[in-house]
Amino acid sequence: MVRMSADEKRRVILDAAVRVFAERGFNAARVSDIADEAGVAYGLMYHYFRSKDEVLDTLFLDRWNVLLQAISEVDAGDLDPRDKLYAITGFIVDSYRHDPDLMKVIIVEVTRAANSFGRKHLDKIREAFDLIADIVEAGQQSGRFRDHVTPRFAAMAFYGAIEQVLTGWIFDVLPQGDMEFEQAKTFVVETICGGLEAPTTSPI
Amino acid sequence: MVRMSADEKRRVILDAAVRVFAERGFNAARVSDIADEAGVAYGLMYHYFRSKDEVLDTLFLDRWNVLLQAISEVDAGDLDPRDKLYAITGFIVDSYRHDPDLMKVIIVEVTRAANSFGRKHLDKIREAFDLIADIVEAGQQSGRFRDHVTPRFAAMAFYGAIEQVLTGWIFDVLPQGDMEFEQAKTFVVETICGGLEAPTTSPI
Amino acid sequence: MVRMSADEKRRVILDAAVRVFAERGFNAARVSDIADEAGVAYGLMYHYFRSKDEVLDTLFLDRWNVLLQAISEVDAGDLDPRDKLYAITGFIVDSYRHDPDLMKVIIVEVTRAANSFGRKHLDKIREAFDLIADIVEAGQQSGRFRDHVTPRFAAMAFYGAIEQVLTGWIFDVLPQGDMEFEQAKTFVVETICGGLEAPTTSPI
Amino acid sequence: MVRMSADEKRRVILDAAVRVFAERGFNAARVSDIADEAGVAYGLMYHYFRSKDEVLDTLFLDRWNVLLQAISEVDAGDLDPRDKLYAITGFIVDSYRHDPDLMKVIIVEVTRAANSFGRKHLDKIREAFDLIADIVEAGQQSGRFRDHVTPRFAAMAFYGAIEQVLTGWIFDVLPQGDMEFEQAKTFVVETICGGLEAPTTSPI
DNA sequence: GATGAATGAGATTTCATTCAT
DNA sequence: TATGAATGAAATCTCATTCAT
Repeated sequence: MVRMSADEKRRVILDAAVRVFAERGFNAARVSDIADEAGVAYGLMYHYFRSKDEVLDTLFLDRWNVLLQAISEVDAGDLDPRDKLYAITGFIVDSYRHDPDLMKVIIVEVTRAANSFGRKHLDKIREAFDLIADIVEAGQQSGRFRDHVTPRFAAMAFYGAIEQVLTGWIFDVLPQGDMEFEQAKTFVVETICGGLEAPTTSPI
Repeated sequence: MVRMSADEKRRVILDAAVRVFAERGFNAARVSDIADEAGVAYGLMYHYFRSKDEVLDTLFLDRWNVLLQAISEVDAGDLDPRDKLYAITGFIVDSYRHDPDLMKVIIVEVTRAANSFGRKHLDKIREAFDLIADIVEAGQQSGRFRDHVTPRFAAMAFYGAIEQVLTGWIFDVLPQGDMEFEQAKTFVVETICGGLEAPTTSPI
Repeated sequence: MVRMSADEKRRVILDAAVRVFAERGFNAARVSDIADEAGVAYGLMYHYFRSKDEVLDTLFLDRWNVLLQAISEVDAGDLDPRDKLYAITGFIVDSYRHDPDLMKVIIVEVTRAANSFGRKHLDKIREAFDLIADIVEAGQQSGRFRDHVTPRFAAMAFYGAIEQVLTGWIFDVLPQGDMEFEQAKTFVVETICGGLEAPTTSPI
Repeated sequence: MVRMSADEKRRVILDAAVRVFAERGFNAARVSDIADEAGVAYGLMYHYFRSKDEVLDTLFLDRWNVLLQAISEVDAGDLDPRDKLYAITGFIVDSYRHDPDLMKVIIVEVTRAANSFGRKHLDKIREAFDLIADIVEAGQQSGRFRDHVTPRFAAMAFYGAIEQVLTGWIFDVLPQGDMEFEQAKTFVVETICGGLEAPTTSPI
């Protein structure tokens, strides 16, 4: 057995928790499942985490902060609003591609769990909406986006579309693969920015 | 106490369950909470339902079948595809307006609960996506919709946008009220069909 | 539906209870099972019996009193002790042949249930042993039986042998059929009275 | 409190279960009774056993395998058939003398419980009958035993006699004590092998 | 008598958390 | 750190019995 630093052991437990939560869901997952999956002793989890909740909190916050950071950076850049939304979509899709279990856990067990962790982390989740809304608002002010919907509303629709696509993958309702992932980025942005409708050819 | 038929008593229990599930979430809700809320004895719930699960299954299926019926009818009509999507959005939003607790339970505890009831009812949920995808596909074939995204994909984005808006209301992240509900219908369809972007003025 | 007298209805319930108790055992049998099997309303059982226990008590006592009566009559007769034991064995075996379910219930749920109904009806059960012991004792006094074992002890061995044979049928460990039933009567008495051993031929 | 190995703790729980099952019967015994009797926490029982059933299964199988082993050894020896039966009787009686509660539980809750554990362990129980039947059969072939009854039948009668004697002690219908135990061994074998009857003096 | 809805005590089982070593 | 035995508070579900009609 290779010796591990405390941080590495912590990491091993978190990674095991991701797999277990993804497989069984947070509620059905037992602490012993995580310990077994991590190959550590039952009680050891409690040296690194105060509770089972804290494990999920940690998983969520670590990843969500990265997401917020990414969105902030996109926000600060000077791309077109459509390209900013594309960059955000790309980041989220690539997050899923890179670690689907982790994204599944975060979405299913936190951002969509309105009665438990979702409510607990609501402010954190809302930060993302706010940043996206800022992008939309800036787009409207620059004239690139129409102002027929409120920025906050548009942000929800945009984020909802992405999350549902990820849910489609998680549920195996949508096909997955490198091509599909790339397509999804374009599709989401095309749908939300360009709209489904064909431009009406003006008469004359 | 007014005499009740068996169906009415069943209804009383279902209604109480909606309130309890909405308030505490399915997992945290105890059967005794439901019985208390309904004002009936503990065991009576098991006279009408085989298990706590069956209560949620019943709530979901009853409502979801109504939704499927509504979408089917819209589908069968001869409205413009945009108007069909508007009608569906309207139906869902009005469902929420009419009984927010029930819609909260259905969305939070079933359609978004990928590891428990969501998986169990996946086929039923997918039916809705399929019907919506049919509308998109018909729109594409008639030339009203562009075919830059697959119908299935568009259906997911559209449904995700609606669900996220409802989630916004559930989370109290978006303002609620009659005006907001009506606006939401327009906004969702505007966003998905018309797109966020301003039409680029073609040079000359 | 044919009208029934109260006694007939009572009988219907008792008969149904026999089948249910035989099939599932007293503990696993639900009152509703009995009502269903009898084709009567759930609560009706409580018009005829004070409790589920009382149903089994009734089944046992009715039958056991018949058995005690039969043994008493045999006892009072002037047969050989071996023939008396044969008559008793015959009565019990024929009871099983006539209504195996009832005998199964009485043996399995009462006479062998030392921690529940067996203890409750111990005195009644003991009466049978006493009567049998009387026969053995009389046999010993008349010189027909050796007095190498106490009458009480012999009675237990005799009754135990019969009950185990019935258990063999109940468990399907011994073959059943008219021939087997008749054989069993002889076998039990042969074994207990004659013994398994061949008589040692005295030298000279 | 003295430290205990896992096996010792397991033993403590099993021993407590024996006392509780003997006292109240398996059905009436609550898991909490066992825990209290063992002086351990409620949940610990579930650390060592999967269920309440498994506790009884364990008690039965452990002891019954010892019995089967003992019978097998007797079987393999070259004693007279009568002496073999005596040895088996002796083993069972001594088992009762050594741990009456355990034997009570095994007999009352398993071997005589045709609708629950008896059926479950029927094959195991039957093994004992088969081994005994083998002894009888060998006795018949050697001419020591008459062949007026089938070996299987004789085995049932023999075992039934023993079990009923034990039941007599359990029910307190037969007197107990070292002398009675020794007597019982002789009595059972005398009764089954020698028979109750006095040899008929052949008329010149 | 007849019905079956209503009651609620109780039992098993689970499992997060603690803790002694 | 590391271990896994020990704890005990729930929670679900069952079902005998009662009772209003």
